[in-house]
Parts: sequence; C-alpha cells; structure tokens
Amino acid sequence: MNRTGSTKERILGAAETLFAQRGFDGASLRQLTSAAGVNLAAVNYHFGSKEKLVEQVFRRRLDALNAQRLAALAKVAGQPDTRLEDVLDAFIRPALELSHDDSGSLFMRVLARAFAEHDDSLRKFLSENYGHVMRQFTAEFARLLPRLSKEELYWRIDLATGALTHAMSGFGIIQRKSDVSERAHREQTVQHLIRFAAAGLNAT
Amino acid sequence: MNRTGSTKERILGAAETLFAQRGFDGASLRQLTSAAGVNLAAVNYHFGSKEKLVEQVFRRRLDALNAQRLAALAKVAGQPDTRLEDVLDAFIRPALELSHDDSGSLFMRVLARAFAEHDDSLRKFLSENYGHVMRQFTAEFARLLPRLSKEELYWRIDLATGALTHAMSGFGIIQRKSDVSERAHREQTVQHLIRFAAAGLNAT
DNA sequence: CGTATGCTCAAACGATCGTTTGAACGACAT
DNA sequence: ATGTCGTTCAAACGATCGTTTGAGCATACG
Repeated sequence: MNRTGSTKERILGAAETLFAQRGFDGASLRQLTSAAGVNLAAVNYHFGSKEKLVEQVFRRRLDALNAQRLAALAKVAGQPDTRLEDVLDAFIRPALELSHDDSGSLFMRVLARAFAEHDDSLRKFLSENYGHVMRQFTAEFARLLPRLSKEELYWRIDLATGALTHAMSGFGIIQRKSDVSERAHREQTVQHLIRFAAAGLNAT
Repeated sequence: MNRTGSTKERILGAAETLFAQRGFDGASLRQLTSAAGVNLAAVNYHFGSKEKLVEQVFRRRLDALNAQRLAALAKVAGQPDTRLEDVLDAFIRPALELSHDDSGSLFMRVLARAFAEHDDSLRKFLSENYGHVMRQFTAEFARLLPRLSKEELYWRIDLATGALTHAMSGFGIIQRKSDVSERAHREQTVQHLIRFAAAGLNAT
C-alpha cells in the first residue's frame, strides 16, 4: 500500500502497475484503490470514470515519451549525413529509457496491451493525440529510403514497429544476465533493435 | 445466430469470433452462447468451464497450424541447399493460409491477444503443447546462421517473431486493395514478411 | 413398455464489477 | 464562530459475471 504523494499520483502509480499486470478490464477499481491506499470513490472523484483514468495513465507517460522522441528526431531529420540508424535510435532510445525505472518498464507493457486489446476508443485516443509523431518519423524514413515505394515503406515500418513493440514490452525471452549492468543491458538492447530494424527496412 | 453444426462446434466458432473481438475476459458466456444460438449452460456442460473452452479454442487451430508448419519445415530442414527464406516460408505461410477464411483470420488475433494478456496459465499451456515447434525452427535457423552467437540468434528470432505476430494478427495498417485478389494479397504479405525477417536475421 | 442416457432449458446462485450517494472531516476566509 | 470548499469515507446501487441446479425432453436399449 503506497502512502507517498497525492491521492491522484498514488492512483496513477497503482493503475499503471495493475493495468500492466492484469489488463484494463482485469484490474478492478477495488484492487487499484486498495493498492494505492485510497478510498474506492477517489477514482471517480478525481478522474470521473475508470476510462478517463486509463487515458490519464497514458497521457502522463506518452507526453514525455513523444516529446523526447521528437526532440531526438529533430536533431537528425533533414540532415544530409543522417543514417537510418540515427532515426531508429531517436525512436527507440527514449522508449528504452522510459523503461529504466520499474514503473516505466511496466508502462511499455500497458502500451502493448492497448494495441492488443483493439479497443477502438483507446486507439482513437492514441491516434488523435500522438499520430503526428509517427507521421514525422515516417517522413524521415521516406527521405532516407527513397527507392522504396510508399506501400513498401509502410509495410516495413509496420513490421519494424511490431518487432520494437514486442521487444520493448518485455514479451521477449531475453533477460539481462547478472554480470551485465542495467545500463549496459539497455544499450545492448538498443543496438540489437536498431541493427535488426535497419536491416529489415533496408532489405533489397 | 449460427445454427449450423453441433452445439460444441457452434460454441467454438462463436468463441473464436468473440474472443478475437473483445478478448477473453471481455467476451461473456451470455454473449457467446447467444451468438452461437445455444443455451447459456451449454458451455459448462460441454467444456467444464470458460477457461477450458479457451484452451479448446486454441487447441483446435494450433494443432492444425503447427502440424502444417512442421511438415513444411521437414521438407527443407537439414538440406544443403536450403535458404533462410525457405525456413521462414515454412513458418509464415501456414499461418497466413489459416487466416484465409474469416474465422481463421480472427484466430490469429486471438493468438496475439494471448501473448499480450501475459496470462501465465495460458502461456504455460502454449509452451507445454507447442514449444517443441519453436525449438525445431530455432535449430534450423541456427544451422543456417552459424556466424551468430546463441544469444544473438535468440534476439533476432524474438524480434522476427514480434514482427510476424504483429503483421499476422492484423494490427498492421496495410489493407488489401480492391483491385488485388485475396490470394494475390496473401502472397504479397508472405513475401513482405519473408524479405523483412530474412534481412533482419541476416543483419551484419 | 420401462428406463436409462445425453442433452437442453429457464431460473437462480453468490460474487464482483463501476458508479453514486450523503455524511463527515479539515483548512481557511469571512 | 460560522460557512464554504475540496476531499475522504463507508455504504449502497443496479448490472453483469461464471457457474450450478433440477426439471424436461428425446432417443436408444433392455
């Protein structure tokens, strides 16, 4: 039972953990408020409904994540000497760094769940609020891969996204070995992802 | 309301559709039995519980899918002139062909959901019953990619699996154009997947 | 004919869900 | 002191969930 921070923050923290562990439907407000150490009614008082709480859980992390992604992209976009790997780095690294602290790592699983759940209202929310990020990255990929048709490019970005989502959400079987530091392992993960995705995007 | 086939078959068919659309928890037995045109109690009578129904939904499709995968793999495994693309074809094509009819296509989404839900009992069931398939494919990949370390190989297979799962479950944005036949579109999809995954696995 | 057997049915069970209610509380301004 | 405002609280609401029950029905076998 967490007792630090405001009621809203405690709810958001507990929600992130429980949504990652049991899904949006699977985590009940009673489990959630109990873990946060707040009253059951606090969720509806502060957020209006469970669905709006879900949105806030996303917004809190995605605002930061996508701001970092766009900042990293801005440093390389349009530059004459930019490599494909640089753009992928701008896309991947912020997500991996978000996964650094424990709750951030859980959030990537929440995100993957959101994709899997196929919930239309949630997908609409994501598309409306963060679709422009994907569009900017797509434009830069198009610049660096001019020989690919539009359709071919969309296909490959889609497949690369699938690989990255899969890996970042911790579905993968790869675990950090005890003799590798957390920081070093994250760097290895980034390098594996970039190498794989760059090769796939670049395929003949 | 489906009225063809036995009660068990109607339940399995409706379950596959509804599980794909709303998830395992999201689809209630009342929706399910109503769609199947059977009585509510029929699920517990024929399957014992909702959880065992879920297992049967998986078993019905995965037995056929993995048999086809292993048969296709057997034709190329160990052969001196086998290419990486041939092994990927053996893995991908049966899944895509399963997706041909509508209910099969839905099943791939059920499968992706199962991964996302992180349900331990379900993952254990999948691992116990079908883990040997993945092991055989991994062994053949190892033969064709001898320069990769074990760790590197696992990483890349994991990433390739993520891309394939993502694409096959219909998360992708790519839709068949009206001027392309269903069969031709499936063949294009196979080719895109193979080219992308082969390049990723082969990355320097 | 009688009686098992396999199956279907409407109805109910207890549990849990998201949400709402109205009282109580503390801080602070009037 | 009195009133207001934001917040927390226990309790209850109606809905829906998976599961169980026991009667009813058909077919097959003695």
